[in-house]
Amino acid sequence: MRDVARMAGVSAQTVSRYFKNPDLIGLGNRERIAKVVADTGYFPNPAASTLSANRTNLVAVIVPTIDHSIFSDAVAGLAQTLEARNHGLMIATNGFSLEKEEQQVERFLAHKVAGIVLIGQHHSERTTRLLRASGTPTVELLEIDNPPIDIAIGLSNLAAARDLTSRLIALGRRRIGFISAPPEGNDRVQRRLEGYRAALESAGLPFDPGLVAGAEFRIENGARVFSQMHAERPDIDAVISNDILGLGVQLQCARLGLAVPEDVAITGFDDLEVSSILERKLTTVKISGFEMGTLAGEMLLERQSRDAIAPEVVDLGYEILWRDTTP
Amino acid sequence: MRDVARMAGVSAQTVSRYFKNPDLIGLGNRERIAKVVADTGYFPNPAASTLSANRTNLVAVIVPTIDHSIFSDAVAGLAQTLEARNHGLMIATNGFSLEKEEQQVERFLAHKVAGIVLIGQHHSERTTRLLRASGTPTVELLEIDNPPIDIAIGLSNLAAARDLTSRLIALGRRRIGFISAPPEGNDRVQRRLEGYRAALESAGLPFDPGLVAGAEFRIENGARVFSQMHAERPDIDAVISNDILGLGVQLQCARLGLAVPEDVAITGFDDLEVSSILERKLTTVKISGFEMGTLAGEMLLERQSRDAIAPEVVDLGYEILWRDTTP
DNA sequence: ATGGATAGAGTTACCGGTAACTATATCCTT
DNA sequence: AAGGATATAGTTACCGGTAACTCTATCCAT
Repeated sequence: MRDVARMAGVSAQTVSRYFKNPDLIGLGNRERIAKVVADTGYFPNPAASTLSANRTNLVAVIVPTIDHSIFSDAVAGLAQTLEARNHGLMIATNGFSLEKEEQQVERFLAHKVAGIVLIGQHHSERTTRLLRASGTPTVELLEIDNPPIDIAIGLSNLAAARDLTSRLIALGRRRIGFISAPPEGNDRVQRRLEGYRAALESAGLPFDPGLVAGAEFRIENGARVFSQMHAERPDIDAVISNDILGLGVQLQCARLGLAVPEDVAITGFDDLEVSSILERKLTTVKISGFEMGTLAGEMLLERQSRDAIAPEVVDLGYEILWRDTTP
Repeated sequence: MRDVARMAGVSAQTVSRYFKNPDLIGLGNRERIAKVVADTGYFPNPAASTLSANRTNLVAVIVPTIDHSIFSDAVAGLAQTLEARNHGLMIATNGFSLEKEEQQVERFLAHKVAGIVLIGQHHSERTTRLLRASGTPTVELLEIDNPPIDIAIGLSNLAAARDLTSRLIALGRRRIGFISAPPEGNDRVQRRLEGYRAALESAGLPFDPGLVAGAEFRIENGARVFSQMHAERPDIDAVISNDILGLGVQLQCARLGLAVPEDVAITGFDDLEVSSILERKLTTVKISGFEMGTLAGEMLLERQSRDAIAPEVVDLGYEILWRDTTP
């Protein structure tokens, strides 16, 4: 930078301003520096900048896994927003482990990232404490049922599941199964389960643990788990699930000769493209990971420029798409 | 760090060694420093480290989009390997634009990343030049048909498509369609198209541009494009595609009353889970993005420790899964 | 004409590590 | 016992920016 400054006949500080805040310097100098920069291909060293200014233009995101489209959608939205605003994105995966998440948060804070995006609101106590203490803008994505660390963007999984369950009950279903991802380490699923139970309770229906099961995100798992559940609870007349597992349930119903939605109603969650691939399209709760990621990026960057602000919660809501697998 | 050093009664350099190369210091000091570090929660500042040592423990990956599972699989493999080896991952998406890719490479090089992973081998001239000149370990993923910048890991898309086409011809198909992602900016598709043409040529079959089409990665697009193609070329008896579009083709065949594979054989590419969701499972070319990502991470980190090495090409090959949509 | 605001630019010190070198003690080897 | 290798630790200078401050010129209101 000093070389560039010398060639342009200005001080290093002026060159620094040229990159950070061009309208603070005079037009003549601005053009002169621009020319030298173009000629030499000079680019400021981000490490030096970070060290000196104690901040970066890097945002970090920690997702359980990138293999699931709801998360990769969110990352895609985030990446797009950040790129447009000249910020970089660091990514880490924790495989639903709060301990790994804590380590990753620690590392990212050491990197002085401009912001951190986490999935959900279930973190180790130390994670929460570190984030609060650091003052780093933080977004919790996909869940808003709890008080946020800083910013929470998403939907109430509890409300969505309660709503969905209530409507199935209103449609006359009495033996409703709940097949989801394993609830361990996945707070969203816990909240949905709560919503499901709340709806049963308000309707005066009993909660039967035999109608609840968890399985990893694979179509075949949905089929297998439903198969077992149906063997033990032949009177099951509806299944609340997600799009991947729900697809498996739907396939298994066909194999078992059960009519959908007459014998068994099925609902998904996410509105993936595959949920409408079969003849009978899956009824599902639509949420937009991409939109959440985009908004997360915008809010993080905006928060940088302001001073400490009170926590914020943004409810992006959900939409139930009633399609062919419900009556 | 100087504070930690003082508390442990050693010099800052010794503390630095404690983090970088613990076995260079004596056992007594090591324990003393460990204690102080544990008490204070001290963590070295990566920016200072980067500035001084002129290198980071960050690897960068640039993908066209993260929405497509082949890319997110690769990123997942990469992330996992890097995390295990205590390296971070920066990610950027370029939406198939070589110009954006160039800018991103430039930025990442300024960050002194320890390695860069790109998708494919189609880059701007300047991108290639910058990467070569920087000496940064570079992996090109998913394509090995061209000479690599540094390391190339993947498969020969040309060979895979030629192989597949030849076998369809051997099975008696004569009017083979080619429906893929838009070839613009996507060199993998270009190579596959070359392989397709090469196979036609060796068999003495004519190349008909009316049997070639491109569409964005959505199931419905596969259906739409096939529908048009079939309207104009009713004698089409096979389609080479990818899993998403191929699924659309398969659905459209059902709608049009065409028997699969009797009237129309269909092949995909990628072996996504959805390709085996329908009654008749899609014949497909299986490639493992996850494995490629994992290997990319390992090779990058290994290359760091050595001196300049000759370019390397790793052919991970492919496997054709003959299932129900081919005779 | 005077005091004060504002724009544009420069000076100085510092951010927090590590490379490269030096210093010392210990242990072999011949 | 002398010379050399090895292990361990310290010293010094520097990496490349930016914050915070100072300085000068210009403009305006009173």
